Amino acid sequence: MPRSTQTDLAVLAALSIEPMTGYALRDAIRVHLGAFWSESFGQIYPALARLRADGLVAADEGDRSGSNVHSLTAAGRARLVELMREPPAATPPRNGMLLRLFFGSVLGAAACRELVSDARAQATAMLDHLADARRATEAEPAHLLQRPYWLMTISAGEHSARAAIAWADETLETLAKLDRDDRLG
Amino acid sequence: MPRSTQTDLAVLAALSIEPMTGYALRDAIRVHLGAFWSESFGQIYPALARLRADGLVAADEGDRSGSNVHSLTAAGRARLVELMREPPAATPPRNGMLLRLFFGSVLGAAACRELVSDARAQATAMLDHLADARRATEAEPAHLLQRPYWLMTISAGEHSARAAIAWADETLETLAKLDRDDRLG
DNA sequence: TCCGTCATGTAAATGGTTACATGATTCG
DNA sequence: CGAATCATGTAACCATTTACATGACGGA
Repeated sequence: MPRSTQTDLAVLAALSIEPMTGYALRDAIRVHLGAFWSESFGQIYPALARLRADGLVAADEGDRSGSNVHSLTAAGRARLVELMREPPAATPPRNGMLLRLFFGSVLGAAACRELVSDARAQATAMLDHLADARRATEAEPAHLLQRPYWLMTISAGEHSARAAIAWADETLETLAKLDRDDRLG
Repeated sequence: MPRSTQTDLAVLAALSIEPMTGYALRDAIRVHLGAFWSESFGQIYPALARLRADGLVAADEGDRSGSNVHSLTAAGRARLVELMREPPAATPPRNGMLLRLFFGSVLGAAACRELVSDARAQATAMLDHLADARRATEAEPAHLLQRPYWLMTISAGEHSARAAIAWADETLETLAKLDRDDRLG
């Protein structure tokens, strides 16, 4: 039985916006936090069971039989604040694209171009997705407490994606030159 | 006994530059790939044992008694190319700072400023580290096959860090305004 | 009726870190 | 000699994904 404070934080925080079933929780995390967070069912359901047992969330029957709509209890809200105050745990970096590019001489410039242009495509897709998210968030009422924070995280994604695109363009040029050199010998 | 092709790739790739002990391998990964990759002893030693058993690396006695200097075999080099060609596995995102900022209304603007300015400090530290790495890499002989690829990964880090700083500055201003609003009403 | 979606959960395998145990070598 | 570093490895734990099993409900 896993005991991840990281997952607890994400679950409690999401439930602080709105009571939800485990299924809806996963969907909400995927849609709204997908750019910087993820949770799987295998994490969410055991986490909900644990939080329920600890009295941090309460489960009400939903409209469908067997569905449990979870909401924060007072203790859950206190625990949420406590977890929020903890410094974010630094996850060890693992970027397979950069690892391969670092050892790019093994593959050659042509294969590396594909690697980088794939990364560029991912960044533009992310930018598109963020544009939608920004429109949707800006359509929310201005007095909504969460709105400015949501926009900040969207902006983080935009800065990051634009940087990735700029880097990819610069790098693709360098690789094009290397590729010509490869071919000429 | 874990069987991570990711770790295998990193280990084989590092050994393709230079034969090393497990200890030196971890150090080399930390120093040279630290901005986008990490491996712990608990991964490296079992991986080396496995690769040795599969005939992908060979172990020679080092100068110290009990130390094993590992080098790639021909089969190991073939395996390296094979792993390099595999598309990089996308690691699910987990950014604790952005998670907390998304739910920033729970903490309030003041606490969020600390979160963001910590992130800014990390980015400037990264930029400093990358400046050193760039100097060292540019000092390598220009004909060194790996040099341009190393510079590309350094540039990726620089773009990413500069974007993080620009975002942090923009966000700190927004948070300062929110903080004033919090205090006034 | 049958399919897609909503919904809950479990089991197994994987991936990974951390802490520990052990000992050689080097340098002050 | 004692401390720091080099070096190898294991064991325990934690986190996480994937695949699977199960079933209700709504609509074509």
